Amino acid sequence: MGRKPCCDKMGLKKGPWTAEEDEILVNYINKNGGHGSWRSLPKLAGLLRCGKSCRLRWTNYLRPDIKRGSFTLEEEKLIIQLHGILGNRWAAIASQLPGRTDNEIKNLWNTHLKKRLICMGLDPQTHQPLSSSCNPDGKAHAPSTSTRHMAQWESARLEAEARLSREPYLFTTSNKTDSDYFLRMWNSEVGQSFRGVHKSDNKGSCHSPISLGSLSATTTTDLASNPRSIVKEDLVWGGSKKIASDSSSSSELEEDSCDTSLQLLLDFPINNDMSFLE
DNA sequence: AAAACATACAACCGCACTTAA
DNA sequence: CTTAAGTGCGGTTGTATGTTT
Repeated sequence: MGRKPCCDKMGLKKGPWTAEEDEILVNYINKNGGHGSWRSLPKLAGLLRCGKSCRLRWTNYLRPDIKRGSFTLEEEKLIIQLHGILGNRWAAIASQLPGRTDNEIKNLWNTHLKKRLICMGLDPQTHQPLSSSCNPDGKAHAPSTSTRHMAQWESARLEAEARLSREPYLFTTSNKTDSDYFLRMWNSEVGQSFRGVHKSDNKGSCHSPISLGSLSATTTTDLASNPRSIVKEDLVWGGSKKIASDSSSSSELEEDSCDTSLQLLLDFPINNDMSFLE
């Protein structure tokens, strides 16, 4: 059974948006305090577009918090590092770059960064040297076991954080589900022992990832109004921002607030020399 | 000056996941 | 529980603009 198309395409406009259409869309969203149902928006706003097109235009271009202009060197480095861990999961990468959209990052990757990596002799998918599979000594430059585990943990954890930022109720202690698997594992003995391994791997630098406790504290306050704020504000940029604590999580906060997951990623030693960016 | 080619990026398409009836 | 509707995501395409020949 095939799905019905998202909208009746007969008579609907496609292609580039005009300034008038942009204005209608922005005015409608501002006037109604949000977009509501994307499907019904075009009809209500008087646009000859499908809801999907409206949503895309808003999220990728018209949203007021979008950062315009070219990417900074730091942003490009961060994208490359995150791509090395997350792969082509542009939305997850974008969540770590405030004001940037997944589409924008995807375009940057496909037009610039991928080529730069290739020019440096690196596989843009694996971030490993292109020649690694045919070294004269037959030994590929594969990451160490702990490095691979590290990447797997980080990938799973970032995914869980992204999900939890959208589903803040999962943090309430009375509503833990089996889908918290990774987060509970991360804070379990297994996760702690892994983190211990990681610390020793990185020769003493403070790499404790942000704790569930600190996430929980944020969830009950900031996330209620802005579910994504945890990713955009509390998890990123410098790691020095203190998160308001509650009584149930203060001890975990003291333990972990010295750092953030992003700092962990940035400090993580990457074999690939990214000096070419500069 | 103009055609051919390259690049950048906005927009579209289809699939997958979530939600609600 | 099932299934259609709603939404988000990643891949791809189309077009405007810039550069080279």
